[in-house]
Amino acid sequence: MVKQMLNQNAQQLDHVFRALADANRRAIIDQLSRGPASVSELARPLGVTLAAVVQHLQVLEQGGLVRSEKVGRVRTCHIESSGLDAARDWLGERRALWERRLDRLGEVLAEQKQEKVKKRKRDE
Amino acid sequence: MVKQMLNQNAQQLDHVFRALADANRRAIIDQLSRGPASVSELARPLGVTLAAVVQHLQVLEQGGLVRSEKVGRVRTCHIESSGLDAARDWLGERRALWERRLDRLGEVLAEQKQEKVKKRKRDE
DNA sequence: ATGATACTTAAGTGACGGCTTGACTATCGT
DNA sequence: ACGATAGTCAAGCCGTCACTTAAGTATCAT
Repeated sequence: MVKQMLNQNAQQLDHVFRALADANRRAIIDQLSRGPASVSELARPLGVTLAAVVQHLQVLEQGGLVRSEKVGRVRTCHIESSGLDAARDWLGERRALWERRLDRLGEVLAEQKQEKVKKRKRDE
Repeated sequence: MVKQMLNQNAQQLDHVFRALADANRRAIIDQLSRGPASVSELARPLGVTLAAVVQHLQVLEQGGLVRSEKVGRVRTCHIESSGLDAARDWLGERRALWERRLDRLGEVLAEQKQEKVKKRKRDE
């Protein structure tokens, strides 16, 4: 059950990071982080087809980075936090582990240094 | 020149996020964030060939997430901060923009509410 | 009702990604 | 010197990706 959770988590992260790994998709997030937009508004600055944008949006929605509703004939898109959170959390966790290790390493080195100092003093 | 910087930045982000978009590569980072390891040590828990790990390492190094030196016949790998920083910074910036917008939206809504209250008071 | 707008869907294409195998090199222990 | 260990390189396989075109559907304005 824990494994199941990890797998789901892993898949979620796959989707998030994959979604972020494309410049056009990041540009879409960029624009949406400044305010909601329709599909055509998103397509205009990118210089690609509407169809391409729709495909990007599918990837972004799967990653939990964007949400959208259609009212009438226009679909309005906006940022979703959950994907960004998942990415940020994962990054933060690894970083914490890694920095804690560097701290411990620093302590060990400092202790070794101290040992040397003591030794030197003893030898004087 | 600004554009050049943006392009380089974009390429860097492409590499970082692409590197993170694979479960095996994230597992490698996971292990390395707990301490340095050789290529074979990284391969063992993954159940893939050494060759595959070497390829993952190339991607990770390109993304600035891992560094490695070879001494004798063993290559020792450890985490690099620059890739993680780039990813974290980008995420943070979009998030800030987006939250600021939500704040402004909140203010606008609050002001509108206030207007209504004033109006009601005036009408009493 | 008709034309224009705003998507949506399906199919195809060329490039790239992750992985393997197999042959090779360099280094270590004895 | 010898076999075992640790990694490297090249080729190939198959699936996925980003994108396009082409043909739809639904909605809006007149």
